[in-house]
Amino acid sequence: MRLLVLGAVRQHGRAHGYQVRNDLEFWGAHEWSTAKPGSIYHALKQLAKEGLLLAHEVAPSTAGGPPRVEYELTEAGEESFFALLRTALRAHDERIDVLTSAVGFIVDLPRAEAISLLKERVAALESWAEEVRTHWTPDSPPAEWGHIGEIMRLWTHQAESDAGWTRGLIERLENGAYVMAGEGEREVTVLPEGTGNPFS
Amino acid sequence: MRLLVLGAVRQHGRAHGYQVRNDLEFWGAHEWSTAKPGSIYHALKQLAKEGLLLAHEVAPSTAGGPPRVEYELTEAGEESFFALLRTALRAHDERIDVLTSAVGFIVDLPRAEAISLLKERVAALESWAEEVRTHWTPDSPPAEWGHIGEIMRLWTHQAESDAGWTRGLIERLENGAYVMAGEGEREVTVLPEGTGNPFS
DNA sequence: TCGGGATTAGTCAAGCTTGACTAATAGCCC
DNA sequence: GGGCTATTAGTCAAGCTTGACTAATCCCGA
Repeated sequence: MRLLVLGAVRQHGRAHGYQVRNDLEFWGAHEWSTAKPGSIYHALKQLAKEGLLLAHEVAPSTAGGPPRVEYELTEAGEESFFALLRTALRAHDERIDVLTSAVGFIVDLPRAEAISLLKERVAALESWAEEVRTHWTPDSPPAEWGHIGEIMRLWTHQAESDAGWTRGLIERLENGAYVMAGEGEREVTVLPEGTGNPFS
Repeated sequence: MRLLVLGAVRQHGRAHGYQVRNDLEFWGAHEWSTAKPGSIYHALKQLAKEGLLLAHEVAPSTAGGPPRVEYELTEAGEESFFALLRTALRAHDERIDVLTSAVGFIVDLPRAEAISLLKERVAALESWAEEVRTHWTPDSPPAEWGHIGEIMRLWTHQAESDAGWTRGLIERLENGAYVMAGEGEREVTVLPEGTGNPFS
């Protein structure tokens, strides 16, 4: 949530709640994350309270509706955004929605850093899978464990699959895919006009 | 949470909060789900309020500590447990912790039903992956989409991996693995004595 | 011109999660 | 036998999420 909201405000430079809300809806975020109006407005207020966002008092609406509050990232907000982004890409135990958000903002990092974070991710996933495997399969025959071993299988399977995807992304980045931070022309971050939203 | 708490109470027939809490801790649930004391006690109260659990008033503690409340599943609680369990196994979009809990309770279902639910799961995963793939890759060359396509890749990758794990489990169940509901002798549902908890 | 629907913008209560705290008794050590 | 700690059992405030609701203005058709 914080990552999403900070990222959305950041792309606009200055944004009010409804703008953020629309961006996130456009990204399909209400489908794969907890980005619903209540959460968004709550996050904005909370982030402002914590000094990560600066709230510019109620500007009169330019196009109907009640007055609105505009927000802008502070220095601390900028730092927090990148800290969240880095953690989300590096850690193996973040929720899938957090990872998804992070991938959405990955082009805000320099290429070398993104690659290095993703390599940390692969390492973390592998060592975690290995840890689960050794802890859950001691000397005893797995049969004794009963169906609980299936949970172990599920997790290691997931971790390996995730590592596979990550390796693929690393390779594409190493081959120069996408325009990353500091590489000139910024690409559009929204979908082309007229394209349907598949998450509905 | 509801699934976990109902399942834990159900295994004891009648249990108080601390027992549930200890079971879940033993299963490592505090690591892979939101099963922390606050949530557990909250869930117990909420479930009791909704008539899924019956609260037997404060019995004096047998071994130190404040008095405690004992809970027992009602008819509705029993139904709700199985409804949650079936949904968790069948649906492709449940969180990983919910799926994990469901796998932990899968032996409470008859073998044939479990297999059939898991087959529904595979079908749901495949059709969802296909949907994402077709919606996100129209005629236009993928390059135009920029890095957002990576999110699509992440999801389809995950769905395929999940389907793979599910197919494996189906196969093991079809080959007679584990003791399911209505198959005589119930196996132990907890870890053997002295085995360390790997989630720490 | 006026009334009703769409759009814009946000609030609110109820439920859930988190992490830190409280409280009661039992057992042990000196 | 008095105090210290471990265990047992649970509470609480603050934050987060959900789904339904409110409120102001614009626009279009009769």
